[in-house]
Amino acid sequence: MLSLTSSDPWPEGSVALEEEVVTAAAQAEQRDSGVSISVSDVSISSSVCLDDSLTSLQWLQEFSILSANVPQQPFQHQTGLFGHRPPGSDAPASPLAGDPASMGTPLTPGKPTAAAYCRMQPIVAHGHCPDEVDYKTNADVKPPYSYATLICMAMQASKKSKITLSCIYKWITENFCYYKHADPTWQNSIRHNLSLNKCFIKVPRQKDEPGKGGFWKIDPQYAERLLSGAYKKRRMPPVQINPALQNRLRINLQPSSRNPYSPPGATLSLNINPESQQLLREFEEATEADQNWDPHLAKGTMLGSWPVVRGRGGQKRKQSLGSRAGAIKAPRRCSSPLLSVDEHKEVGPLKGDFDWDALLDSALSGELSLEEGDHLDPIEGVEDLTVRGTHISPAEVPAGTGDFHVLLETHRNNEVSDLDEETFLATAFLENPWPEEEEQVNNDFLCTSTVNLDQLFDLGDSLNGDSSTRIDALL
DNA sequence: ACCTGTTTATTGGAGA
DNA sequence: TCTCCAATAAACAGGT
Repeated sequence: MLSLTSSDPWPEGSVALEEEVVTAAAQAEQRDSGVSISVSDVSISSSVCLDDSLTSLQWLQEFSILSANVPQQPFQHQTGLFGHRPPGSDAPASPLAGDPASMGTPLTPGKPTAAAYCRMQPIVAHGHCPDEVDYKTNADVKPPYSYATLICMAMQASKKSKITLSCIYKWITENFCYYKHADPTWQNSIRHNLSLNKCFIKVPRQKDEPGKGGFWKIDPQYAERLLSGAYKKRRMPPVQINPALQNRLRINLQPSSRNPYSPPGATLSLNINPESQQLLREFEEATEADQNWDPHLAKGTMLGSWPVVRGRGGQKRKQSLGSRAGAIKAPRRCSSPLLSVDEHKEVGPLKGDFDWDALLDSALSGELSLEEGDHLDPIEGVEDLTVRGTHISPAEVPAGTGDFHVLLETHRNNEVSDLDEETFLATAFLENPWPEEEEQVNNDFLCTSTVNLDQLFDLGDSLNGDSSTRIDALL
């Protein structure tokens, strides 16, 4: 059984949003595992008109799903998935596979760990441990994230309910050095993705709002699609190498560290943390848009593939069909200001550390349903949070969550149950637009937010062995 | 002129 | 082999 109760009424809009999520979750749970959901003071009997849209944000779900399929591991707080710190190493925890999003933070919890990676080995096809890459400083390797993923990351990092295109550019260039030096056509792809991917919603700029262009946000409707369970995994290569720099990379050829994913003839000596690589792959796989529900519009995510040569389609097309423009654009640095002054101020230094703690907690607490401008008072009386047998101390629960009580008890007769529960958590997060008030306050939050996906993994692990799961979240 | 946003076309990898 | 889809390129329109 999964029940959600709320003693603190959300704003109506929020409730409506949450209602959709919960209802969808309830439908899925009831369908698959007899789980029921109730939200006090909120009727969720109405059926949800499921949209065909879906975001590319399935990674949360799949992270947990994947982790649920591997042997249990001790709960790793702070040193988890994206907080890997090599034993005996004083180096900062490697970001999400050198995650630029977490670079610069003294401690970056929530990064992939070797354990996290290794325990996923049985369920991945790659089965090797590449080294580590710092995408924030390494311009040689193309980040293994799809554009949709990058957009979502930027949105996530912005801590805002909506984000401008230029802010997306800025975040990406600041956090992925590859794009700083890459042919700016990737920006075209970003725009293309925003327009085509239904998980992104354009929010027109108010007439009195200065600046160009509108804002973009994640479509909350994605949840239903996630809950439908319709998703498809795709095998993705871990990294892509900037072809312009491949020769330079070859100089560092180290046969002993040859990357099996390297294109033929290209050997790398990149330091790609194995678990980071794995998480990148899983992140990407999980992030890819649902490819079953709308073949016309599911222009979501997908990693490029080995061998990676720029202009997979376009440039080759130019070669085969002739350039419509007459010549291939020479790559130029994206040093031009992408943001207006106010936009810089708006976004702040997008360090982009994902606050997975808050993410999870938001998912559990229902804070995610906040509409723009809504604000939830800091929690009071938080005494205990137990997620699938894993206790989370109140200190770990971020302030700002609503007065919310989550009871989640799921019969785990099959994997579908796991899926739905994980989906619920994931979609609850994804439903969350960043509160506007926080936007004003958290312009610099991006620098400090942290990543902690290990909890999600480990939660998945911990629940794997449970015949029933109970989440008591008094927030 | 540049940016933003939409749309169309093409390519090639991956899965069915 | 076929289909799907992410990535890429580019044309185009509208706004600043």
